[in-house]
Amino acid sequence: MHVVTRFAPSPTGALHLGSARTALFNWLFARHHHGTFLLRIEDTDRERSTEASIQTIFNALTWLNLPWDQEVVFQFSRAALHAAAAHRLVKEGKAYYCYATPEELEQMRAEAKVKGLPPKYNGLWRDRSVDQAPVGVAPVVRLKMPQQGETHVNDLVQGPVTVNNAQLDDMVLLRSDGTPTYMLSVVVDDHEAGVTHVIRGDDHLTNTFRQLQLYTALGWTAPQFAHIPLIHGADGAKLSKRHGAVSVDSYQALGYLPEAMCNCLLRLGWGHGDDEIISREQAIAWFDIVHVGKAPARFELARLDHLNAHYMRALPDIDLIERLKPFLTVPLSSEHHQRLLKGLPSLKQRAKTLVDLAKTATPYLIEAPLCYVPEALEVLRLPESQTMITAALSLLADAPWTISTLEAALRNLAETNGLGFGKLAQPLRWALTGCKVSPGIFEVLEILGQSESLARLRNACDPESHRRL
RNA sequence: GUCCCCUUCGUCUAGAGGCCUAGGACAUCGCCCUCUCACGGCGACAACAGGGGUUCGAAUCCCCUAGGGGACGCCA
Repeated sequence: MHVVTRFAPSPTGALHLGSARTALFNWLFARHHHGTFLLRIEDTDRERSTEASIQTIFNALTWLNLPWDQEVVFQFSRAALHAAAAHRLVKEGKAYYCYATPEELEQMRAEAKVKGLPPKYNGLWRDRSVDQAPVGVAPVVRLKMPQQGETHVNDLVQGPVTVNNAQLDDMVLLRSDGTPTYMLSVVVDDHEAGVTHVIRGDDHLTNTFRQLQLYTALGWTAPQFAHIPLIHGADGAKLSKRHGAVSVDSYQALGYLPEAMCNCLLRLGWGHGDDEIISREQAIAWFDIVHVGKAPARFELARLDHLNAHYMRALPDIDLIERLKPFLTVPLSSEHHQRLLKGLPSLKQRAKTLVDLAKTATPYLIEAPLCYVPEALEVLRLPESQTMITAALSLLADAPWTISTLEAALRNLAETNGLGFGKLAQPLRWALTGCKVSPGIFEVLEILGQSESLARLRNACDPESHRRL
């Protein structure tokens, strides 16, 4: 069988992490089976769908490197087809016009609830003749759900699930303005596209029973379903905006790598033995629905941080610089590019994100005089700091500029002053980088070069003069 | 309220009746390395929700309870 999966987001906002994982699973499943992965934009809600959201979804999928096969389908463009399917059902007596008003609907739901019944439409117009239709009321089209029996789904993740048909109500297929609802559109579109596996969030499980009835009414074979558990926030509730950043593009802006994001998402609810770092190739080779867990997983930023740190370190330095560029706040001259390239191996040991990296790389990307922060000034002002910096300055003025000679000279300086090396290194670090932490001090000196290093040390001897810079 | 689903360390998970004294990873804590911060190395802490069955044997199968989640729209 040729596998066809699809990702069908509604363009009503940025791409949510949960949706991204759904997309990833669909993509991996299709690739694993050498199948097809389709993208369909479910824009039938004309009020809430926006062009900006559509673009964010495209961007996010592109960034995550989840290319779709074939042309994107915009669901609303197929509305006429959907409506035709609904009208066919009306003609066949499987669906009917309903003239109930919003007030009536609200009332019947309230009544059902009071009686301990599921709050659903009570079938008011199911068997009523159209002759009785009130004038001036545009009807909706509802599906005649079976009122007896059960509906079964053999879900690839959830296993066999059964619901009593009494729980199902006659759902709306066509709104009173004639536009199709989601329930109708998905079924028609999935069928037309030949989708074989619907992999989607758990929150759709109960919709599946309704959709299954629609497949039956239309005389079509339903695809296989796999309802993957939702992603939860730290508090165990469905991940939502109140949990902070929940959209793919916000993580992109926070300086995470798409490789890390995908790896993180993949391991949320799916596992392959003890493997944690999983390449795209391995993911394609290993992914299966069988190992998707049934319990919702909580998203923890610490895991993403860890994975991101890993993928940043694994990236070749020249590639990493390219990824870093959008995060740099200063232009990258060719001289600075050289410094960055030299400094990257140790800089990337101390960064979790591209934002971190951009920040710690900054001392290499600027020229003396530095603008010292108050904490730096505090240290640099100390008499002992001034003494050591001055001593280092004269010592280094005409020293050969290699790591080994710099190290020998500076260690010697500390020793002859009867100081632990840290007492010398720390003021130098502040002076040279303006920061409390940095790569090893000899490396910093070496990368900055002699004239720049000496310039910074000279400026540090009179740090106050640069406060306003 | 009604229906559906879920439950292994703090978190993500491994686990398909004996391989489990429950494994790995992240986080946390300690030690080592050390010029700071990291990286790295070594180690520690830490879980089968509870109760009943079935079985020679249960994290694994069944039932109940508790807790959590999801769905109940002319949203998707």
